Amino acid sequence: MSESSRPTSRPAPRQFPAGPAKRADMVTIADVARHAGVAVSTVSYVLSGKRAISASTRERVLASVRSLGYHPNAGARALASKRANVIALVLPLRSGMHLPVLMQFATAVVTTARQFDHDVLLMTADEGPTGLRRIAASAMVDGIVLMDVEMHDARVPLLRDLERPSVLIGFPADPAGLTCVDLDFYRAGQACVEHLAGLGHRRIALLGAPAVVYDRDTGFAHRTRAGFAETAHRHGIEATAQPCEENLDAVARELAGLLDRQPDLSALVVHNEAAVGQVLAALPALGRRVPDDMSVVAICPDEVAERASPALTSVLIPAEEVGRQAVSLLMRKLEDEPVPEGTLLPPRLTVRASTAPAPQVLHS
Amino acid sequence: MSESSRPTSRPAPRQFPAGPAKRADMVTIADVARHAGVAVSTVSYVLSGKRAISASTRERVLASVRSLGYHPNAGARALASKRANVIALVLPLRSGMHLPVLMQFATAVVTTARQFDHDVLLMTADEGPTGLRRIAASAMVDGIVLMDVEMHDARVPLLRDLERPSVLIGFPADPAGLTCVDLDFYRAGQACVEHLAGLGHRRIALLGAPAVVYDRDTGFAHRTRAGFAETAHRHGIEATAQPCEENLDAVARELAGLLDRQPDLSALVVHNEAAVGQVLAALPALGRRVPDDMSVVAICPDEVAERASPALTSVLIPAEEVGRQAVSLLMRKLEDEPVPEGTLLPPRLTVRASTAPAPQVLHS
DNA sequence: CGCCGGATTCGAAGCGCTTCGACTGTCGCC
DNA sequence: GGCGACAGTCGAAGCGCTTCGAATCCGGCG
Repeated sequence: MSESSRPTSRPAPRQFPAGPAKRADMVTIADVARHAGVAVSTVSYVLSGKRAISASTRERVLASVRSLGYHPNAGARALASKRANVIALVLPLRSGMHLPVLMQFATAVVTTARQFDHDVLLMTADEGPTGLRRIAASAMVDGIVLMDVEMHDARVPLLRDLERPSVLIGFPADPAGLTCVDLDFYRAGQACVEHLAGLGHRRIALLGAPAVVYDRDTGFAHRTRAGFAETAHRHGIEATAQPCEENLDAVARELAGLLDRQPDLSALVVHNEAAVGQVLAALPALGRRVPDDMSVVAICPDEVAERASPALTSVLIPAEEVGRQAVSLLMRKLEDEPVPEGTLLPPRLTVRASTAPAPQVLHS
Repeated sequence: MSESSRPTSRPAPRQFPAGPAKRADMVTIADVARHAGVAVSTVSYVLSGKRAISASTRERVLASVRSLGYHPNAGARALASKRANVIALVLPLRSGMHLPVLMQFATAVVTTARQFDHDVLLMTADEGPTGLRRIAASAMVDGIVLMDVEMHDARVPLLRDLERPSVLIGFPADPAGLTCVDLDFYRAGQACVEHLAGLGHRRIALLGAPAVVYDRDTGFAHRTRAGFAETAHRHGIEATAQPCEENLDAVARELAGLLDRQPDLSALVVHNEAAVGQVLAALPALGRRVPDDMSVVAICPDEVAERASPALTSVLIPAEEVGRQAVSLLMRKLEDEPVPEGTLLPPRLTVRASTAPAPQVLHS
């Protein structure tokens, strides 16, 4: 009934080379060649453009391709050409990176890859180095994009001698011989501080990722903190940095403690998407209005910043841009073109409603 | 040293068809066969288990596989066996579905697929039916998991006669001949209302997805609303339902209007992850405390419910479970086993701190 | 008028793997 | 003691595509 009409009941034990009882819609290059009255190789050349074919033949072949609805068999193509036209995207499975950013990033990778006529194989980091070796050795993918690289990542040495090009999102401790892309988190931290310095703030604090992320030696967290601390120091600003959990109670407690120790704290840099909302929710209860009593700069995607209330001055995390860059770099490596080892995207700070000049303090 | 003993330094430009200068680490099944002193086919049978092989031979072959670090070439395997061992996952690119849920879902799909020895090809919906046809016809994937199916989805008819099995997340208007999985949103709406009815609420409202999602004829939104409305009616509860935008101002405006028209409204069902936080933020400003003056039930992932303040009574969106189910069903279809056409996962309502008995109203 | 070169196109050899039929011993049994 | 049965194993034929060298057809030139 609703069942499709494929040749049922065992495809007649194909005698010799006999009709391979192929599923109805399997059009092969041979079918196209026959239909167009040319050799198989001619069709191949028309499709790949690797040899000159006369305009008239080309048109005829393309017409046949269209009318038969031909799509090259990916496996055969990969086998013969040693190119799968697929790249792997390895996503972290752990917490710490924030899901929406990951997702944005993933879609950017897919979209960009498609523009280069490649597909994307999705992997999760939980397969570890084994998984990488598997897909690389099986020639399933031509290259690899790896997210959430840690400073001392077990996969990094493997990538170095794997026979497939790769691009990392994030910088390991020793990026030599690898291609890495990321937002320049050092400068992101710096930009936040400079904005606050410009507004006259003299004592600020950084609320970062949960402690576990720092413990894991995650590059971006450390680099932001370094940019924050060093820039503050250069400006002669008092600055403290601390990890930050993501539920409201913990955030409220942290903030209370902080304000208790440093009553003249007048600005916060929040580098934690999930905690941003909680920080904004907790401050009023502690008697600090944003931005009058307390300025807040976030490092987070624009939507988060815009949805918050008040809208947050922020450095955005350019997930899409990073994804595009990563794929472009990988494609160039696949073409054996040289690429820079490190690409740091400059941060862009957008001023919104959550920052204001430092309040006039009287004491001291 | 630790390096295996393969013929190093460029595999001797094999005379005739000239060495494609194959990348050094390409171990083939022939290498394994030679190393183990058996025929190629024997290796294949050891690996696939499709024919009996003596224990001694098997061990020898497996030892060779390990010592050479052999991984079958995916393209060759796919070509010969007509099975790619890859499934496609088609994610929506549009707004409306919420990113974290998508991501959770995607990782569940990948993880489950790996358990069945399959990989996952990631596609975005923006390629539309064309993309589906492409990957299906190119034999790149064996089956397809499709998210965010709309009631009248252009891809649905295509899927019906594509020669590849598929599983849909969500139900189109006419699911005949297809395999669909989803949370039972009708019953989810129902469960929320019943919980509130049990607490004595007599006038409730549903805040749903943004209007655009309803306009798009998205099944889950409509079904939740139906479950909500019909159950309320059965209980003799006054109920209104309306779409809900996701930024704070719009939410505040909506709520203000709602409370203005229905001052005795005592409970909200919020079926919109992104708006949940905004609703909670807006209510106090309107003079309603949660849960004393206003109960709130959400339909959202558990983390969102738990992170909110107060923690929200909620029906969770079981993204992982749905992902697992979808893949399991697809695998069964790949084995030509019969599967149910529709699988509706029962909702589970978790009571937290955001719901309380209805306040005693005096008027009327 | 025959030969050469450029522009096109064809044929065939694989790519690495699965699978089918056939071959080789071994053993049980009449 | 010979034969069928059967467990194991092997060889070879593709799977559909790319790519390389060779063949073909032309016009032009010496």
